[in-house]
Amino acid sequence: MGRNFTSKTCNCNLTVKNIHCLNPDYTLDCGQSFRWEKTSEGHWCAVVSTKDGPKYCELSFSQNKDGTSDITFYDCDEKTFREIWVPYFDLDRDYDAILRSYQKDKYLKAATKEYYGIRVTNQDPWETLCSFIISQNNNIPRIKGIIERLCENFGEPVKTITTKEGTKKTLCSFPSAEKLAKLEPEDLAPIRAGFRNKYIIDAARKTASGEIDLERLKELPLEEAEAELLKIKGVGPKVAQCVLLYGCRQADAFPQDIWVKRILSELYPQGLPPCTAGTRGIAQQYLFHWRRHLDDTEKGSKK
DNA sequence: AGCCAGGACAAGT
DNA sequence: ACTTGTCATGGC
Repeated sequence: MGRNFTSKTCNCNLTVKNIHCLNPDYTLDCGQSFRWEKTSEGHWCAVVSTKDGPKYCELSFSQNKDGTSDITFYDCDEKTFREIWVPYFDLDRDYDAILRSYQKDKYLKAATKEYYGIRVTNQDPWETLCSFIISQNNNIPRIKGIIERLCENFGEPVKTITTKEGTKKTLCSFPSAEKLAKLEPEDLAPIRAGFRNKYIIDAARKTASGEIDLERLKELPLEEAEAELLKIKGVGPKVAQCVLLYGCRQADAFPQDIWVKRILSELYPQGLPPCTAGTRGIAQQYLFHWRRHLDDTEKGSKK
Protein backbone atom coordinates (compact mmCIF):
# COMPACT_ATOMS: atom_id res chain seq x y z
CA MET A 1 0.00 0.00 0.00
CA GLY A 2 1.38 3.31 -1.07
CA ARG A 3 1.83 6.10 1.36
CA ASN A 4 1.23 9.63 0.33
CA PHE A 5 4.01 11.82 1.63
CA THR A 6 3.26 14.71 -0.68
CA SER A 7 1.16 16.90 1.46
CA LYS A 8 -1.55 19.37 0.88
CA THR A 9 -1.64 22.52 -1.10
CA CYS A 10 -2.77 24.90 1.60
CA ASN A 11 -0.12 25.79 4.09
CA CYS A 12 -1.81 28.32 6.27
CA ASN A 13 -1.02 28.98 9.88
CA LEU A 14 -3.54 29.91 12.49
CA THR A 15 -2.70 32.23 15.36
CA VAL A 16 -5.11 32.28 18.26
CA LYS A 17 -4.67 35.25 20.53
CA ASN A 18 -5.22 35.77 24.24
CA ILE A 19 -5.74 32.17 25.30
CA HIS A 20 -6.15 32.00 29.05
CA CYS A 21 -4.02 29.72 31.16
CA LEU A 22 -2.21 27.70 28.54
CA ASN A 23 1.55 27.44 28.66
CA PRO A 24 2.68 24.71 26.25
CA ASP A 25 6.10 24.48 27.92
CA TYR A 26 4.39 23.30 31.09
CA THR A 27 1.39 21.51 29.63
CA LEU A 28 3.32 19.42 27.13
CA ASP A 29 6.11 18.49 29.52
CA CYS A 30 4.45 17.72 32.82
CA GLY A 31 4.14 13.94 32.67
CA GLN A 32 0.65 13.65 31.21
CA SER A 33 1.68 13.09 27.59
CA PHE A 34 4.87 11.54 26.32
CA ARG A 35 5.18 12.28 22.60
CA TRP A 36 5.56 16.04 22.34
CA GLU A 37 9.01 17.34 21.52
CA LYS A 38 10.66 20.50 20.28
CA THR A 39 11.84 21.00 16.74
CA SER A 40 15.06 22.67 15.65
CA GLU A 41 13.03 25.87 15.44
CA GLY A 42 11.81 25.54 19.01
CA HIS A 43 8.25 24.65 18.02
CA TRP A 44 6.37 22.00 19.94
CA CYS A 45 5.32 19.11 17.71
CA ALA A 46 3.78 15.66 17.93
CA VAL A 47 1.65 13.16 16.11
CA VAL A 48 -1.58 13.12 18.09
CA SER A 49 -4.27 10.44 17.95
CA THR A 50 -7.54 12.23 17.17
CA LYS A 51 -11.09 11.33 16.21
CA ASP A 52 -9.98 11.91 12.62
CA GLY A 53 -6.97 9.61 12.96
CA PRO A 54 -3.34 10.52 13.55
CA LYS A 55 -2.69 14.23 13.11
CA TYR A 56 0.62 16.06 13.08
CA CYS A 57 0.51 19.17 15.21
CA GLU A 58 3.13 21.90 15.37
CA LEU A 59 2.79 25.05 17.41
CA SER A 60 4.68 27.95 18.91
CA PHE A 61 3.57 30.53 21.41
CA SER A 62 4.31 33.83 23.04
CA GLN A 63 3.22 35.17 26.40
CA ASN A 64 1.38 38.45 26.74
CA LYS A 65 1.82 40.84 29.62
CA ASP A 66 -1.57 39.91 31.05
CA GLY A 67 -0.55 36.24 31.27
CA THR A 68 -2.51 35.07 28.25
CA SER A 69 -0.81 33.31 25.36
CA ASP A 70 -0.88 33.77 21.62
CA ILE A 71 -0.51 30.38 20.02
CA THR A 72 0.31 29.69 16.39
CA PHE A 73 -0.79 26.37 14.95
CA TYR A 74 1.15 25.61 11.79
CA ASP A 75 -0.66 24.30 8.73
CA CYS A 76 -3.95 24.35 10.55
CA ASP A 77 -7.35 25.70 9.59
CA GLU A 78 -10.00 27.07 11.88
CA LYS A 79 -12.19 23.99 11.68
CA THR A 80 -9.34 21.74 12.84
CA PHE A 81 -8.56 24.11 15.65
CA ARG A 82 -12.16 24.17 16.80
CA GLU A 83 -12.86 20.46 16.47
CA ILE A 84 -9.50 18.99 17.47
CA TRP A 85 -7.31 21.37 19.45
CA VAL A 86 -9.99 23.12 21.51
CA PRO A 87 -11.05 19.81 23.07
CA TYR A 88 -7.47 18.52 23.24
CA PHE A 89 -6.30 21.51 25.26
CA ASP A 90 -9.62 21.76 27.09
CA LEU A 91 -9.99 25.38 26.00
CA ASP A 92 -13.72 25.53 26.72
CA ARG A 93 -13.05 25.06 30.41
CA ASP A 94 -12.63 28.19 32.53
CA TYR A 95 -9.26 27.53 34.11
CA ASP A 96 -8.99 31.00 35.60
CA ALA A 97 -12.11 30.35 37.63
CA ILE A 98 -10.83 26.96 38.76
CA LEU A 99 -7.44 28.31 39.77
CA ARG A 100 -9.10 31.21 41.54
CA SER A 101 -10.99 28.77 43.72
CA TYR A 102 -7.71 27.08 44.64
CA GLN A 103 -6.21 30.25 46.10
CA LYS A 104 -7.57 29.64 49.58
CA ASP A 105 -5.17 26.72 49.90
CA LYS A 106 -1.59 27.82 50.50
CA TYR A 107 0.17 25.01 48.63
CA LEU A 108 -2.14 25.13 45.64
CA LYS A 109 -1.70 28.86 45.65
CA ALA A 110 2.05 28.42 45.37
CA ALA A 111 1.84 25.66 42.76
CA THR A 112 -0.61 27.52 40.53
CA LYS A 113 1.41 30.70 40.77
CA GLU A 114 4.67 29.05 39.82
CA TYR A 115 3.24 26.90 37.05
CA TYR A 116 0.28 28.94 35.83
CA GLY A 117 -0.59 27.66 32.38
CA ILE A 118 -0.68 23.92 32.98
CA ARG A 119 -3.79 22.41 31.47
CA VAL A 120 -4.91 18.83 31.71
CA THR A 121 -5.26 17.63 28.13
CA ASN A 122 -7.95 15.40 26.69
CA GLN A 123 -6.08 12.68 24.86
CA ASP A 124 -7.11 9.59 22.98
CA PRO A 125 -8.27 6.95 25.48
CA TRP A 126 -6.48 4.00 23.88
CA GLU A 127 -3.17 5.81 23.60
CA THR A 128 -3.57 7.00 27.18
CA LEU A 129 -4.32 3.51 28.46
CA CYS A 130 -1.34 2.02 26.69
CA SER A 131 0.98 4.84 27.69
CA PHE A 132 0.17 4.65 31.38
CA ILE A 133 0.47 0.88 31.44
CA ILE A 134 4.00 1.52 30.21
CA SER A 135 4.50 4.19 32.86
CA GLN A 136 4.25 1.84 35.83
CA ASN A 137 7.39 1.57 37.94
CA ASN A 138 9.22 3.51 35.26
CA ASN A 139 10.77 6.92 34.76
CA ILE A 140 9.59 9.55 32.31
CA PRO A 141 12.58 9.59 29.95
CA ARG A 142 12.37 5.83 29.51
CA ILE A 143 8.59 5.89 29.16
CA LYS A 144 9.06 8.27 26.25
CA GLY A 145 11.62 5.96 24.67
CA ILE A 146 9.41 2.89 24.91
CA ILE A 147 6.42 4.71 23.43
CA GLU A 148 8.54 6.08 20.61
CA ARG A 149 9.78 2.58 19.76
CA LEU A 150 6.22 1.27 19.95
CA CYS A 151 5.14 3.83 17.35
CA GLU A 152 8.18 3.33 15.14
CA ASN A 153 7.78 -0.45 15.11
CA PHE A 154 4.02 -0.79 14.86
CA GLY A 155 2.61 2.60 13.77
CA GLU A 156 2.63 4.32 10.40
CA PRO A 157 5.02 7.12 9.39
CA VAL A 158 3.29 10.49 9.41
CA LYS A 159 5.78 13.33 9.33
CA THR A 160 9.51 13.88 9.14
CA ILE A 161 10.86 16.64 11.34
CA THR A 162 14.22 18.14 12.24
CA THR A 163 14.81 17.56 15.93
CA LYS A 164 16.22 19.96 18.46
CA GLU A 165 19.56 18.18 18.01
CA GLY A 166 19.43 18.92 14.28
CA THR A 167 18.85 15.36 13.08
CA LYS A 168 15.98 14.14 10.93
CA LYS A 169 13.35 11.95 12.48
CA THR A 170 10.12 10.47 11.18
CA LEU A 171 7.26 10.65 13.64
CA CYS A 172 4.81 7.75 13.51
CA SER A 173 1.23 7.22 14.54
CA PHE A 174 0.33 5.39 17.72
CA PRO A 175 -0.54 1.79 16.77
CA SER A 176 -4.21 0.85 17.10
CA ALA A 177 -5.49 -1.65 19.63
CA GLU A 178 -6.64 -3.81 16.71
CA LYS A 179 -3.13 -4.01 15.35
CA LEU A 180 -1.49 -4.86 18.68
CA ALA A 181 -4.25 -7.34 19.54
CA LYS A 182 -2.95 -9.65 16.81
CA LEU A 183 0.54 -9.76 18.31
CA GLU A 184 2.05 -11.85 21.10
CA PRO A 185 3.96 -10.30 24.01
CA GLU A 186 7.26 -11.55 22.55
CA ASP A 187 6.59 -9.53 19.41
CA LEU A 188 6.97 -6.40 21.52
CA ALA A 189 10.58 -7.24 22.45
CA PRO A 190 11.98 -4.42 20.26
CA ILE A 191 10.30 -1.75 22.37
CA ARG A 192 12.05 -3.05 25.53
CA ALA A 193 9.10 -2.57 27.86
CA GLY A 194 10.06 -5.60 29.93
CA PHE A 195 7.31 -7.20 32.02
CA ARG A 196 4.79 -4.67 30.64
CA ASN A 197 4.63 -6.36 27.23
CA LYS A 198 1.99 -8.84 28.33
CA TYR A 199 -0.05 -6.04 29.88
CA ILE A 200 -0.04 -4.06 26.63
CA ILE A 201 -1.27 -7.07 24.66
CA ASP A 202 -4.02 -7.80 27.17
CA ALA A 203 -5.19 -4.19 27.03
CA ALA A 204 -5.14 -4.27 23.23
CA ARG A 205 -7.19 -7.45 23.07
CA LYS A 206 -9.79 -6.38 25.58
CA THR A 207 -10.12 -3.02 23.81
CA ALA A 208 -10.19 -4.35 20.26
CA SER A 209 -12.71 -7.06 21.10
CA GLY A 210 -15.07 -4.55 22.69
CA GLU A 211 -14.84 -6.29 26.04
CA ILE A 212 -13.85 -2.88 27.36
CA ASP A 213 -15.50 0.13 25.73
CA LEU A 214 -13.16 3.03 26.38
CA GLU A 215 -15.55 5.59 24.89
CA ARG A 216 -18.24 4.58 27.34
CA LEU A 217 -15.92 5.39 30.26
CA LYS A 218 -16.48 9.06 29.51
CA GLU A 219 -20.12 8.71 30.52
CA LEU A 220 -19.75 6.44 33.56
CA PRO A 221 -19.32 7.55 37.18
CA LEU A 222 -15.69 7.41 38.28
CA GLU A 223 -15.98 4.26 40.35
CA GLU A 224 -17.74 2.26 37.66
CA ALA A 225 -15.33 3.47 35.02
CA GLU A 226 -12.39 2.45 37.19
CA ALA A 227 -13.87 -0.98 37.78
CA GLU A 228 -13.99 -1.50 34.00
CA LEU A 229 -10.33 -0.58 33.60
CA LEU A 230 -9.24 -2.82 36.47
CA LYS A 231 -10.30 -5.81 34.37
CA ILE A 232 -7.16 -5.29 32.33
CA LYS A 233 -4.02 -7.05 33.55
CA GLY A 234 -1.45 -4.52 34.64
CA VAL A 235 -4.02 -1.81 35.29
CA GLY A 236 -4.36 -0.89 38.95
CA PRO A 237 -5.90 2.15 40.62
CA LYS A 238 -3.18 4.59 39.63
CA VAL A 239 -3.09 3.73 35.94
CA ALA A 240 -6.90 3.63 35.82
CA GLN A 241 -7.19 7.12 37.26
CA CYS A 242 -4.65 8.42 34.74
CA VAL A 243 -6.65 6.94 31.87
CA LEU A 244 -9.84 8.51 33.20
CA LEU A 245 -8.23 11.89 33.76
CA TYR A 246 -6.16 12.28 30.59
CA GLY A 247 -8.13 10.05 28.23
CA CYS A 248 -11.76 10.14 29.34
CA ARG A 249 -12.35 13.77 30.33
CA GLN A 250 -12.90 12.91 33.98
CA ALA A 251 -11.50 16.01 35.65
CA ASP A 252 -12.14 14.64 39.12
CA ALA A 253 -10.06 11.50 38.59
CA PHE A 254 -7.17 11.54 41.04
CA PRO A 255 -4.12 9.46 40.19
CA GLN A 256 -1.85 8.90 43.18
CA ASP A 257 1.67 8.08 42.12
CA ILE A 258 4.72 8.17 44.32
CA TRP A 259 4.97 11.99 44.12
CA VAL A 260 1.32 12.65 44.88
CA LYS A 261 1.51 10.23 47.79
CA ARG A 262 4.47 12.21 49.08
CA ILE A 263 2.42 15.40 48.80
CA LEU A 264 -0.51 13.86 50.61
CA SER A 265 1.57 12.58 53.51
CA GLU A 266 3.69 15.71 53.79
CA LEU A 267 1.08 18.42 53.24
CA TYR A 268 -2.42 16.97 53.14
CA PRO A 269 -2.71 14.17 55.70
CA GLN A 270 -6.49 14.76 55.67
CA GLY A 271 -6.69 14.61 51.87
CA LEU A 272 -7.06 17.33 49.26
CA PRO A 273 -8.91 20.48 50.42
CA PRO A 274 -12.61 20.97 49.57
CA CYS A 275 -11.89 23.67 46.99
CA THR A 276 -10.64 20.95 44.66
CA ALA A 277 -13.92 19.05 44.64
CA GLY A 278 -14.87 18.21 41.09
CA THR A 279 -11.46 19.06 39.64
CA ARG A 280 -9.12 17.02 41.78
CA GLY A 281 -7.26 15.86 38.67
CA ILE A 282 -6.39 19.42 37.73
CA ALA A 283 -5.18 20.20 41.25
CA GLN A 284 -3.20 16.97 41.16
CA GLN A 285 -1.44 18.04 37.96
CA TYR A 286 -0.24 21.30 39.49
CA LEU A 287 0.85 19.64 42.73
CA PHE A 288 2.59 16.80 40.91
CA HIS A 289 4.61 19.11 38.67
CA TRP A 290 5.39 21.45 41.54
CA ARG A 291 6.56 18.72 43.91
CA ARG A 292 8.58 16.94 41.26
CA HIS A 293 10.56 20.08 40.52
CA LEU A 294 11.04 20.94 44.17
CA ASP A 295 13.79 18.32 44.41
CA ASP A 296 15.47 19.73 41.29
CA THR A 297 15.79 23.21 42.75
CA GLU A 298 17.10 21.81 46.03
CA LYS A 299 19.77 19.85 44.21
CA GLY A 300 20.62 22.96 42.21
CA SER A 301 21.05 25.10 45.29
CA LYS A 302 23.22 22.50 47.00
CA LYS A 303 25.58 22.96 44.04
C1' DA B 1 27.71 1.15 41.47
C1' DG B 2 23.53 1.34 43.24
C1' DC B 3 19.13 3.43 43.87
C1' DC B 4 14.94 4.47 41.93
C1' DA B 5 11.17 5.19 38.63
C1' DG B 6 3.72 8.83 37.38
C1' DG B 7 2.79 0.33 39.99
C1' DA B 8 0.68 -4.04 39.79
C1' DC B 9 0.49 -8.71 41.12
C1' DA B 10 0.98 -12.78 43.84
C1' DA B 11 1.98 -14.84 47.92
C1' DG B 12 2.28 -14.47 52.52
C1' DT B 13 0.55 -12.92 57.09
C1' DA C 1 -7.74 -6.37 54.76
C1' DC C 2 -2.68 -5.02 55.05
C1' DT C 3 2.50 -6.14 54.06
C1' DT C 4 6.32 -7.79 51.29
C1' DG C 5 9.07 -9.59 47.36
C1' DT C 6 9.19 -9.66 42.46
C1' DC C 7 8.95 -8.07 38.02
C1' DA C 8 12.60 -5.82 33.08
C1' DT C 9 14.99 -2.06 31.97
C1' DG C 10 17.78 1.77 32.09
C1' DG C 11 18.12 7.01 33.70
C1' DC C 12 20.71 9.47 36.75
